[in-house]
Formats: sequence, C-alpha cells, structure tokens
Amino acid sequence: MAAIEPIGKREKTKAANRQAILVAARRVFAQLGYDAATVRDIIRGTDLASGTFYNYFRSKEEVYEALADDSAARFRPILRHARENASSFEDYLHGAFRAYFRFVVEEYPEEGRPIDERLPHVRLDTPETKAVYKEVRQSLEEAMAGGQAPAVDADYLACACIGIAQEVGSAMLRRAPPDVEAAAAFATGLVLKGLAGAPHKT
Amino acid sequence: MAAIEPIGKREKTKAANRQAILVAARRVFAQLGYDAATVRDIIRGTDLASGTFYNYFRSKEEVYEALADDSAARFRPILRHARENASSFEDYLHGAFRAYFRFVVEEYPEEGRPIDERLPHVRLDTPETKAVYKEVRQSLEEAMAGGQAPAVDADYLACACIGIAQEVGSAMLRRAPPDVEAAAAFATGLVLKGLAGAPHKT
DNA sequence: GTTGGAAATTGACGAAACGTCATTTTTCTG
DNA sequence: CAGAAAAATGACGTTTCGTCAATTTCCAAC
Repeated sequence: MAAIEPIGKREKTKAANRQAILVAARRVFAQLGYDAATVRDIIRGTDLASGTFYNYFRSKEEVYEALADDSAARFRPILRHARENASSFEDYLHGAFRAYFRFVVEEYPEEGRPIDERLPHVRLDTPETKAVYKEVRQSLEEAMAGGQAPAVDADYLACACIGIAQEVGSAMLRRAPPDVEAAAAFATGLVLKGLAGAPHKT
Repeated sequence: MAAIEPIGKREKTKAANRQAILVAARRVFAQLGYDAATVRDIIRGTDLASGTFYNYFRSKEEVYEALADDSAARFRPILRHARENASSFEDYLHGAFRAYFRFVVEEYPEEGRPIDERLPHVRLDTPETKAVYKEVRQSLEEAMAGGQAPAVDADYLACACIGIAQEVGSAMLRRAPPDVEAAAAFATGLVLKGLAGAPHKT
C-alpha cells in the first residue's frame, strides 16, 4: 500500500486535537465574546479533558493568538499569488485588496455576536502576521525600486495599506450584502491617487 | 453669583473613586497586560475595597471600555478644534492627522510592557469612539458638499483615514524618536493624492 | 445641631475557573 | 509482545469572581 505516510497516529491525533481546540475556540469566541469565554468553555466544545488543553496552549490568550496566526497563515499564500500574478503595480494593489476583502467575507462566521464585539481591533503580532506585513512591504519596495511607484516610506505605506484594508474591510462587512469589488476599487484608488483616485459618487 | 456648583461630597467622592479606578487600571494594564490583569489587581491599586469596584464597573472589560471612551472623549475636542480652525480641506486633513499623532505620543506611557502586548483583543465601539468616527465622516461630507474634495464614499473614506491614522500612528511610535510631523505629512499626502502625494524619499 | 434614612463602602463568603500533577491510557519501538 | 515514552485524564488546592448583609458616610428636614 501507499507507505508514503510518514505520519504516525501520535502526530495525527496531536494535530487533530490542536485543530479541534482551535475550531471550538473560534466558535466559543464568536458566541460568548473573548472576555466571557473561559478555557473550560472551549475544552467543553471538544471531547478532550480539561487538563489536555494545557498540553497545547498555555492560556486563552495563546489560543487567540494561534487563531490569528492561523488566519494569517492561510491568507499569506493568497497574497503571494496575487503578487506573482500581477501584471502591474496597480494590478497588484487591486488584486491584494480584493483578495483580502474576499478572505474576510469568507472567514466571517454567519452566527454569533455582532461583528463589533468579536473581531480584534488590534493587529496581533504573531509570526504569520509579521510575515504578511513583511510580504506587503517587500512588494511595495520592489515596485518602488522598479520605478512602478513613487519612492515613499515603505514601512508607513505598508502600515497604511493594512490599516485601510482592515477598516474598510470591517465597514464593508457591516453592509448587506458586502461588495468586495467596490471596496477593492475604493482602496486601490485611494492608495494610487488619493481622493482623486477613489471611485466618484454620482 | 458663582456658577452653580451642585457638587456635594457624595458626587465628588464618587467621581474621585471612578477616576482612581481608571488610573489604577491604566497602570495595571500597562504593567501586566490586559489578559493577565485581574479586577483585584486594579482595586489593589486604589484604597477601595473589592466590592466597591462593582459599584462602578461590571467587569474588567467594562473598565477597559471606559478607558477607551475616556481617550476618545479627550481627543474629540482636539479634533473639533482642528476642524474649526482649518482654512482648507488639505489644512483640515493635515491638522487632524497631526493632532492625532501628537495625541498618541502624549498618551503613550513610558513604562510598562511593549506596545504590542498591552492592548486587549476586544473591538471597542464606545459612544465616544463612535462620535469621533461621526465627526470625521461629517467633516469629509462637508468638504465634499462644498466642492473642496471629490465626492466619494464618505463612510469608506472615514474608515480609511482612521485606519491609516491607527496603523501609521503605531508605526510612528515604534520609531525613536517618533516624528509627528513626518507621519502627518505622509498620511495627508497619501489621502489627498495617493502615492504620488506622499512625501518622496530622496 | 440633631436625627432619620438614603447612599455608598466594606470584606467575608460560596461559586466558578484556574493551572498542576499523579495516575492511567495510548502509541511507538525493538 | 513487552517495556518505555508520550499523551490524556480529572481530581485537587489555589485564585479570582461577583454578591450581599452589615456598617459607615452623607444629606436634608426639622
């Protein structure tokens, strides 16, 4: 048979348990809110014992970080794809914003508390979120070096783009139905040409 | 006669106690981080009994909200001043960004944990933060109505400006020393003219 | 100025959640 | 299959929670 499965039962259940905790945590946070949720609430959402939780995470805080890291890790290849397939700087920007807005729409759970009470307003600094930031900044620096974009402070510009994405993304989710294309067009225009570049209202 | 000062001892100590709790909370959050801090840690920072805490706030979460609301309440008149004294739209934008960046530099406590570790993972929508958003959006709408700015989606634009301010503000704080003027020039240029409007690097 | 009562404070208490750890169960390996 | 290593378990002592009856403080009416 296909002996190309270097994964033993040990590692497999370990990964499954970790994932089960993360899934349960995501649901519990959405339902109860971060502060009200307890480690026991989370572990009750799995078939594990309370002590087992601490084999995987040190605290509720750490689970939350892992969730954020997980999201960033899933978004990163999407962002990379947008970068590699871009035919121009404008194309890259638009693709990246659109990819992010699509991502948050997909990640947005239908049930649970109102959006304002469940999303982290603060960007967590996890390895993967830092990598996303770095990826953005490098793309921008590359474009500047290649003369496709004016040479400005790449750090500030990356932060600004991320801030725009986060806040416009949240605003988009509050509208029904969320219009990914419109949001992406707005963000891209704003960054490229400022107010003058954003889609005009009639 | 002297302006009516209907403040008896009751109301005075009540206000003082509330303030004492907020001050202690600010310090405790900065020192221990939001998650590690307990209601008892906060109340120990005052000369009040543990039960008294619950006469003022229902939970640690609510104290944090009050802190955020407090900050927004202090920033709002500053923002209003920037709006009223602006001679043009560009002037308003620049003044508002500069005021915000100054504000965060002043509010940033010198001691405590690194900036990334001391904020909570809850999204804050308090009356005053909503009012700040509203103020921003109205200023933008006014400028659009007056023809000083292109007519774009005011909600998105307000969110984008706030996102830029937050993220660029954080990035600015990570630099030593923080340069308020440079950050304000960057943000203003970006919003007004996009990349082309941001200060160029030599 | 005294006094009755409303308002606020207090700290002790039971409940709930925490994090640990000795024990048991599962998995790996030789 | 046996012994060892790894992981899971849940009971336990500890810490924090939120409440509440008792106490203190303040106000206002007399």
